[in-house]
Amino acid sequence: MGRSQTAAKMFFREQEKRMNVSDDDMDDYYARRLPGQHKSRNEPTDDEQYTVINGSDGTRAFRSMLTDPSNDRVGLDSGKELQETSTRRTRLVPRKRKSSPNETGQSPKAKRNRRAGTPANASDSHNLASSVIVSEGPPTSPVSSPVRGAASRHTPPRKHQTEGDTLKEALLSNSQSNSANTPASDSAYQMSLPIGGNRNGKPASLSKVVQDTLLDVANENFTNATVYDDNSSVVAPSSPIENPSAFVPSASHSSGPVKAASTLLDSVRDAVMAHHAGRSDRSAARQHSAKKSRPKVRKLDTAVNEKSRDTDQSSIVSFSSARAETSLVPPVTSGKGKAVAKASSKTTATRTKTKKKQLPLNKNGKRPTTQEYVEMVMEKADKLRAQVPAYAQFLQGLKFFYFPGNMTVASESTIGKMDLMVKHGADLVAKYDSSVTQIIVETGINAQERSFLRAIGFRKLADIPHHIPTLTWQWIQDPLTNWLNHQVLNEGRSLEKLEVKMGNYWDFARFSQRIEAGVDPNDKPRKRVKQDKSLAEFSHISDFSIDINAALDGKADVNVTNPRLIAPLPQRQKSSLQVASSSRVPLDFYPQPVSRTPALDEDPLAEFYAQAKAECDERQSRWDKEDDETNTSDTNSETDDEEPAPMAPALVKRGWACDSKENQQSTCPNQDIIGKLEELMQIHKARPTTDDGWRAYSYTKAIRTLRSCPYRIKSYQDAVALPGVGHKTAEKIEEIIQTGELRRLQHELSSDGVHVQRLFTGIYGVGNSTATRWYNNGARTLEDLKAGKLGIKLSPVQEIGLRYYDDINSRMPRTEAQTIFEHIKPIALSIDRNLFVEIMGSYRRGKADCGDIDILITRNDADGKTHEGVLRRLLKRLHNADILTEDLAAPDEDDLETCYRGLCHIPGVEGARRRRIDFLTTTWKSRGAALLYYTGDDLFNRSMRLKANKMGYSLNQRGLWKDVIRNPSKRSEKLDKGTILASETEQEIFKVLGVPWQEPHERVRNFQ
DNA sequence: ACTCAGTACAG
DNA sequence: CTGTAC
DNA sequence: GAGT
Ligand SMILES: O=c1ccn([C@H]2C[C@H](O)[C@@H](COP(=O)(O)OP(=O)(O)OP(=O)(O)O)O2)c(=O)[nH]1
Ligand SMILES: [Mg+2]
Repeated sequence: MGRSQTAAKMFFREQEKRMNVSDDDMDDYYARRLPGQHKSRNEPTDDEQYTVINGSDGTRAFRSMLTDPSNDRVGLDSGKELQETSTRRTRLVPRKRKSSPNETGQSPKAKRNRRAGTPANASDSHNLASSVIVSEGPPTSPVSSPVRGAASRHTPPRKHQTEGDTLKEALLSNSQSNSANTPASDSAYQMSLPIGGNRNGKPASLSKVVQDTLLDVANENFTNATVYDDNSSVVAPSSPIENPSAFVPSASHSSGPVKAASTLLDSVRDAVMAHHAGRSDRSAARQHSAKKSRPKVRKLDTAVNEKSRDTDQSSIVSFSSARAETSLVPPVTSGKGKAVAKASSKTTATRTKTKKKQLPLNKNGKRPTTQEYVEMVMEKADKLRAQVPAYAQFLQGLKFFYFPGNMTVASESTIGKMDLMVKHGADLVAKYDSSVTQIIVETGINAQERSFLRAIGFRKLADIPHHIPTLTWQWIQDPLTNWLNHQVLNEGRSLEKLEVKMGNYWDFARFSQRIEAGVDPNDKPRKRVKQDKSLAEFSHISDFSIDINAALDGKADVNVTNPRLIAPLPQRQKSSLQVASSSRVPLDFYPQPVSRTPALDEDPLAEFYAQAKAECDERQSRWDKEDDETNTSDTNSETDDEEPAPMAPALVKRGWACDSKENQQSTCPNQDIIGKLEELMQIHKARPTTDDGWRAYSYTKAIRTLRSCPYRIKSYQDAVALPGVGHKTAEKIEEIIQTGELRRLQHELSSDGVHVQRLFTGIYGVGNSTATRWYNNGARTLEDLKAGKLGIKLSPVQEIGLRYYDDINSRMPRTEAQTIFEHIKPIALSIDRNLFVEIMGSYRRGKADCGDIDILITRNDADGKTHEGVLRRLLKRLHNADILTEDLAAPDEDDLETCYRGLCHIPGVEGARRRRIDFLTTTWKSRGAALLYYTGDDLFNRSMRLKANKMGYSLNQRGLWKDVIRNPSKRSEKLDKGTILASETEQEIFKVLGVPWQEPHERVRNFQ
């Protein structure tokens, strides 16, 4: 034991060493660049440079925080307040990261590192491991996450098996102390455990030392102060519905339009793809070279090798999709490219760009001229149009003369574009005549006016009839892109009504001299409307209900312009009962999604039962038939142990949370119990061990079923009957029922450990491990941390986290998220108008308040272009625009799949709070999976992923995979990345997993 | 006794 | 690799 | 901590 503690301390020390940077250095560092920012060369290509990072402004802010009386909440007291009212949600995640106790787990690299830097581990820990560590199964390395509770998602400590257990041992066992390694005295050291001390079974018994301390601490009003407790009435944010018109009653799930849509996608891809065929090679190559350092497994994932989708029927389509594949990623040889996978990612994708696809030929067996092809395409117009849903034929009735630049032979791109125009309803003419409604000129053409004029038979531009505008290809491309991007978000419902707006002629005029051609004089552009109106109008949420409760709870500040001026609302007594109630208010116009409701009225419990079934994780139920239907009653056949649905189905402890929507009932008769359990959950989650993390996870599940339980739990019996509630929890529930209290809870809360832990982990970048360590070092307040005493050093990120403690720990009204996003989106589109840029996360789920802004960026790569490098440029511009203020973590290389985390605020507004913001970029191919992931919520994701696993698949942000083989001793390592089953749309993924389709707002599994 | 999601970035 | 975060 |  002693050894293990020593090891743990050494570990800590090592960590400190690593973070040991002088304050001066730190300042300097900050002045120059934010943490994680631009560690690498910036491409010179980018115009704007931002220099200001957090310079003077940040400094000022920091000072003011120190002096501003309103910010005196740094101490313990204030910390308490912060924690309780500001709701910083944390995810509950038991982290289990065991690193192999035995040799197998240790990677060569790991060994190397250890040898170099950390003395404590390699051999030493090895021994420790074998002696101290309880067998915990094969070592694995990934982290598993428990739960992110309603109000909080935690991150339980991951266990590092080698050190982990010893660490745990050291941290938690109050019994043995020893070597004074850390600055903290033994007693202080031991104190840490007040929070946790638990671990195998003897949770309650805190060491004497601890108990003594407890006495010193006034444990006053720390009642059930969870996130929820507070009050404050705030007006609900304005209607969340950005674009009602986008909604149409839909046939959920596998509806026709969806399929059609994908067909369209393909067609577009094809078309445009062809055009840039040449370029694809280059970009692929570049992409390739871009990834050199640090091999990432994930790259492999991107090498999607899926067979063309069944929707790809036409030859053209299939051609193009093949093209699309190669354009982006080195093709991984078909099927299962086991070992090949790795190798292939490395081999330069040697696609002979000469992958001759068969281009259509004319009667003479030669490639057709542009004119010939026009005729050909018009002949098969009906066929082409059949591939696209009628509502997507937005070019219908238009008659174009298309000038690709080269009339002698129809290039791939020309063919693609012509097909595209025709598919979407346009008529093409081989030869210009005055009956055409528009003349479309290839965007990139430098063509001399001369050749253009020759093609249409005029001598000068002025001779072209004034009513016929000459527009760039972009005029077609833009609305198409918008429509496609819109599909991404709205695949789940039908879009017949979606109106595609073509841009004004003015904006797309090919020849400036003719800019007014075809323009209605009354309709001149007075004010150039920022393009992309259409997209902006789409709803980001599919929602018809919003979460008002949160706003009412005062969890979000309301005054956007100057939130700080809002006086704290009086502690209006708000019963927790209210809080528990549904936080969503249905908005009328949205068609109630099929199922549920009808039969429900009859048996009020039906819903609960159904849900209960889904609460726990278990295997397959049968949602296979897509025509879904009620998810409530359901005759759960499959499960062997269940007989044909009796009237009152027994609670079955199995099912997937992702399978059924949460029952958001408004009254919960068990609120008192829930409140206590939540506290308990929070406590566990705040402890640094994995076990506690899982315990918290477990509590979360129990709480979830309790929440949805429509009747009052009156006894132990009632309790154990609930799924997710076992013997121990039931006992606790019983105590609560009988005494109204929970001794265990009171005991825990009487220590300052829990509170300090919460205070510290409230700092962005500080987790349980660090918080515990600091506590052990003697720190108790944020001032202690700022002072840098006790040997505590903050990382750059933590420094920022501390500086903006309040801001980061408060949630913003969704309107503010929207406002900020509206500043950002146009900037992104100005970099590339074809980008797909939308807000995800809680915003898309329709929450009334958002903890941060999550933005997903991708781009249709059908034209051979990608969003590579876009994020970096965007970040620069956002910094220059004073929207981004600090970076917390930035991708180190330009890539298609990157993550960025930072802070932002509404520019130009005095007192605007800093808000957390995340950007995620992903490949076009993975957009569906990315959407699913980023929309969450996290518990929903985990549930779906778990289900995928049980079905033998693996789900991640890039797609749904099968045949993924992981290294048993190191779960994060994939021996075979598997093959992809679905990734382009959320629907596909739901379908394959047999999960009934759910709109974003329905994917809430956390406490709402 | 085993599982509990799967990943990215910083250091 | 661990810690922290999404 | 719960479920298998
Ligand atoms: O542990 C996690 C955390 C997050 N996510 C996904 C789901 C989540 O919806 C999304 C964005 O994360 P974020 O932390 O922003 O959560 P949120 O759902 O947007 O809530 P909040 O309002 O607190 O931002 O990332 C996960 O899959 N696992
Ligand atoms: Mg979010």
